[in-house]
Amino acid sequence: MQPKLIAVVGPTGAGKSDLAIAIAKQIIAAGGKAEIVNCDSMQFYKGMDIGTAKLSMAEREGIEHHLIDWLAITDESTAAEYQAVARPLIEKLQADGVVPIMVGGSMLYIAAVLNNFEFPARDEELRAKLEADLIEFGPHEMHRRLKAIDPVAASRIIPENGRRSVRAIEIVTLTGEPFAAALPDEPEDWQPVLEIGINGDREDLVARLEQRVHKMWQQGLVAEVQVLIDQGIREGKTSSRAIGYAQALAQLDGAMTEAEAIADTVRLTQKYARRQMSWFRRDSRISWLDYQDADYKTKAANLVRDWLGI
RNA sequence: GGCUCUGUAGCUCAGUUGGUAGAGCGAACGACUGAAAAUCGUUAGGUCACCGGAUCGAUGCCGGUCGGAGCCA
Repeated sequence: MQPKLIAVVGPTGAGKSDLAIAIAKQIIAAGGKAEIVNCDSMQFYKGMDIGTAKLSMAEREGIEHHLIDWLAITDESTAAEYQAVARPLIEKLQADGVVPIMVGGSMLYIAAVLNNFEFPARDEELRAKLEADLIEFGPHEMHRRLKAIDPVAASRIIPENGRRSVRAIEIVTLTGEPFAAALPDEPEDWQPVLEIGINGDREDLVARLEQRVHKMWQQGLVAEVQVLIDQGIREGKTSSRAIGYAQALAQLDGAMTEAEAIADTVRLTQKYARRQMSWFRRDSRISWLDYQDADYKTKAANLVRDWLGI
């Protein structure tokens, strides 16, 4: 069996983790080896368990999971770093005859591995200066500056989106070259991949996500965050913004009531799922399955069987 | 029972000295190259509670009806 790459993607709460376990077990049952490579950017963090719906050891059913709990709460997480870590890991697994199953919903992180693109240069100091300018002068001013040095890039970035203008200025300043500022219509594959997407009716998913958030609070998300405060979650640039964690922090600070924190988390989670779909829809490689379809796991198994020739 | 306030987009509310209305959130869709669980954009929703009156013209003024809130009995 060739250890060809498999990826399981889709919006949050659609059942990616479960499906990945099922696929791994299928491969093992067929005499192969399979391990999971996490691509959920918040499951990278040690201590963030309840709010990221991280699978417990028991739920992993003995399947090896990589790139879970590999960052401290204060570490910054970036897609470029993930690319640099995940690709060699995947190649190593393949060299050992293990089928790597990438699982997660972090859009840019997935693209960073599956697609052929290099992240342009970065400079912490320059970035900090530009971000300060963005706060002081606003997005339109940053867009004007970008237009002065790279009109083409500026034309592809909406003036209101200060974040993107800042990054574009950083790149152009550092490289001295024009910046594409656009995703390619058809991405080139890093390597051949079977990309399986899971989704359900929007209405059903929205209801599921609401339930899941309530459950997170019942399971003690606030207590989990309380512990993370001592470990420095407030200083974590990435971790402190995680949906649910930011709200639990606000609740602990008295800035929100519990009901408000929960309602806000539900809203943001549902919105996040929408953004994920808006990203994944343009990826033509994805074979979509409906989690409401009673046979979806069988269909997934068939895709895997054909892909690996087992 | 009396007095006062109130009924505008799915929700919370602005507003119009009378010329048929807006915001935030939500929804649908989209963008996305080192914070992406981030950062943003577009669009669709309203016989302005109902009935009548005066007016060239009412969501706005007057009267009534039906809801809601508070205070006094």
